[in-house]
Amino acid sequence: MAQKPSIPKGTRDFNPEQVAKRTYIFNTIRNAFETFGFQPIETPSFENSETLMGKYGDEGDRLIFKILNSGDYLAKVDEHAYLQRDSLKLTSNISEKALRYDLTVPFARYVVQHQNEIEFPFKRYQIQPVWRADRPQKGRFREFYQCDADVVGSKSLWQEVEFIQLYDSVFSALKLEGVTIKINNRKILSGIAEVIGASDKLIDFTVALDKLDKIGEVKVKEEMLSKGISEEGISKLQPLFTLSGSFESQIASLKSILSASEEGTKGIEEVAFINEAISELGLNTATLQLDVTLARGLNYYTGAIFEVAAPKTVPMGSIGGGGRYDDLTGIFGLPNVSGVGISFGLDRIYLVLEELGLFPETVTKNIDVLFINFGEKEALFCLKAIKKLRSAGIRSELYPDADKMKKQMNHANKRAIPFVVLVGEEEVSSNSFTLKNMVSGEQFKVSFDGMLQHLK
RNA sequence: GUGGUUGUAGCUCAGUUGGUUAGAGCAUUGGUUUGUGGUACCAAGGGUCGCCGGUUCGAGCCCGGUCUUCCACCCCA
Repeated sequence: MAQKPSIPKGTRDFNPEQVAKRTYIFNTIRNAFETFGFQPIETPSFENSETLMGKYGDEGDRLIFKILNSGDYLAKVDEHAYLQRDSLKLTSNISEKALRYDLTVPFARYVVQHQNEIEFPFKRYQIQPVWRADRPQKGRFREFYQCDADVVGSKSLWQEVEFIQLYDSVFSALKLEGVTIKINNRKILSGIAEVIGASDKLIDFTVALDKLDKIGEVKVKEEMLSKGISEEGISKLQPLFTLSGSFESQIASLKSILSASEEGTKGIEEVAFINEAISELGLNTATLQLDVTLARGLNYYTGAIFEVAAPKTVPMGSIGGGGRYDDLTGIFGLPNVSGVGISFGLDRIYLVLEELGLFPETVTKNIDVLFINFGEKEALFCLKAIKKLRSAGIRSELYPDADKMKKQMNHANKRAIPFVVLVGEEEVSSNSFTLKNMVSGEQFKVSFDGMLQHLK
């Protein structure tokens, strides 16, 4: 037992069935991306540390996997930092590379680095694994796939409208109904902070507000107070806590709350514009919902913020997220390039589809027919037939050993192979095949053409 | 990173207040059946009880550490 090999926590092996199911999701998403006009790129699994560090906040830095320098990495460390056990300083000494934490920052780096080759607006998609040194939980892994689509070089709100349709399109294709696309706007949050006199505490304020549906109104207020937001300001928020009703009615009440804030009003107008367009265009299976408590990725989002919630029947964190970032490439030296994008969490979508039994039965690829092996002479006869079947597109194979029939039949059963072919001395001499249907148990002797007809 | 939780055969799990040689079902292998699978019956193989240490005459069981699982924080797909 002690010698039994294992894999690091938060990572997984995938068996053939799981790979087939994952491929099904990948293909569905990729198809939608391409239908919407996005082009694929790929970036390295690891980047220079300075590309990633400081882009996701302190919390994010902690969760980035650092790669130890090769060679005698201790030789070059700062003596003082080493003696002081200053991990932070030491890290930059002994590690110069880090595993990709998401796909957005590497994309921003890509855009800046290749700015002269790119035709803007640039619509790219990217499906690759990312790594986070997080503690695993259900639906949280340390290695998982993100499927991102982003547009850079356009400030048009039509992009936001397109992304909502893209979400709807993918989840409809996956037959996952009841998905909620939540939308908010950084400008609305800034506006609220402004109105309650807490502009300088925007992050603290939104982090607390974000927990509303989880810990409730009272605790949210407590947290805000403890972060130094005034009682008077919090009382101005009261209408926010009871905000409900249709998209339009929420917008109407927000308008009055935020009338004093120019930025907040701008945010409301944006959200209203998107909602009107979506109402006009319609969604197949998803629902668009305004959620002013939604506050993710504030380190770089500047406009729209998206988050996709799984159907309420499944306990699962968000299965997608995204937003607009007006100046992400600024940190890499290319200002004034606006971007907006969304991400699909493949691993979580998998868990949701599995739980709801939504994978089509056909996703698992299997062979169509197994030839039972009776011996050398028969095997060669079978392989000749198999060669012809394969060129006709029938997935077929010969059981490699002349084992007992029971064992070979069992093997066919275990693999749920629909047909077996039995060729013994008798069939060889009459140039025929005994084809057996493993589901019904029926079998009959046929010519090669007859067999081909049945298997097609 | 903080707090809690879990680990016994390939898989799912029993295992009494600490007491002989740690069990079951499923799976595997062989047989009843040498050209017919799924069903049934018979038999066999398979475990240093996650790992390291401690307490004890004696530990799967108690204690500490560690890894893993899941959960709540934090954060997030």
